[in-house]
Amino acid sequence: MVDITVEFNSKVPVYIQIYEQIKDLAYSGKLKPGDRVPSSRTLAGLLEINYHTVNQAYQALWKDGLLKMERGKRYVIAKGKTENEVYSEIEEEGRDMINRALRVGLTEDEIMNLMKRMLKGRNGGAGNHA
Amino acid sequence: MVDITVEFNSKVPVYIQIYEQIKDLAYSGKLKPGDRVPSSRTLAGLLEINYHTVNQAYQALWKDGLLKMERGKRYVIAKGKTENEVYSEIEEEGRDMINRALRVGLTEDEIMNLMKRMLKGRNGGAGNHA
DNA sequence: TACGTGTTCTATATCATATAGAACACTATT
DNA sequence: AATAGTGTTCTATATGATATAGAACACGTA
Repeated sequence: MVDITVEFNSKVPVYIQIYEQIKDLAYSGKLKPGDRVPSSRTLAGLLEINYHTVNQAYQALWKDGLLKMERGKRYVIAKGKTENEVYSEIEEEGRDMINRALRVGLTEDEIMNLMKRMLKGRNGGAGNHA
Repeated sequence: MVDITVEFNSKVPVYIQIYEQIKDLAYSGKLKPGDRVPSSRTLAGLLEINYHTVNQAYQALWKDGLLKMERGKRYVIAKGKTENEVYSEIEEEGRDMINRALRVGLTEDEIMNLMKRMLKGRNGGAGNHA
């Protein structure tokens, strides 16, 4: 159905994990405008969490304009965001890292090399999957 | 004395902000092994926070081996970490960003360009300063 | 001695997170 | 028409992290 994973050990709240992954699914085009997301009770069952938690993620996405709905119907992907919006979000996430690296004394070249190195070897994690 | 700033609006807990900044001061060499950090009551007064909060940061740093102390004396910088250790910490911070960028569909080249762009225009923030 | 340390203790308050169950109005399906 | 599945709202509880607060203690230093 959808490709969502939650990591209970993570410091990131479960509802934020769902929130971000659905956002990414929409950004990447794996979920297109008009696609229905799983009902809160369904997804909650698959992930073995409470449906209120799923709803918390959905309402945050609705607040962002990424999900829309009509009474009694399911949540639906509202729109894909523009490239620029995606970039600015990624930027926001990366800025802390860059600031810290500079604060520690790394040069711009060292940071770029670090990025290259990071882009090579990557790994994944385990968790509840739906 | 030391260059520490706390941002109350931030989602990052105050004691974590202090923790990270002292770590960075040690990594960058602005604080060298043997240097004394401000007493918890002193720094708390400057930042206008509770001294227990400062102590929380210091104890976390002590747990990491970055601060050492002898009974009745002040906390002292224990050691500068190796380059590799610094890198691995920065890596850990940056990995989330990269994973997300890839999940959204950005290519490696696009990510590298984004990094270059981020390294050009940067800004700072306001907050209590000591 | 007096002061400043870090430490420990108890206490309180707030907020975020997460779960839980019930009831409701609405839609879609049968 | 009846049933099942929606999201929504309500109250409730539990836990953990965060932050503040004040007191007392042992120790080192001036």
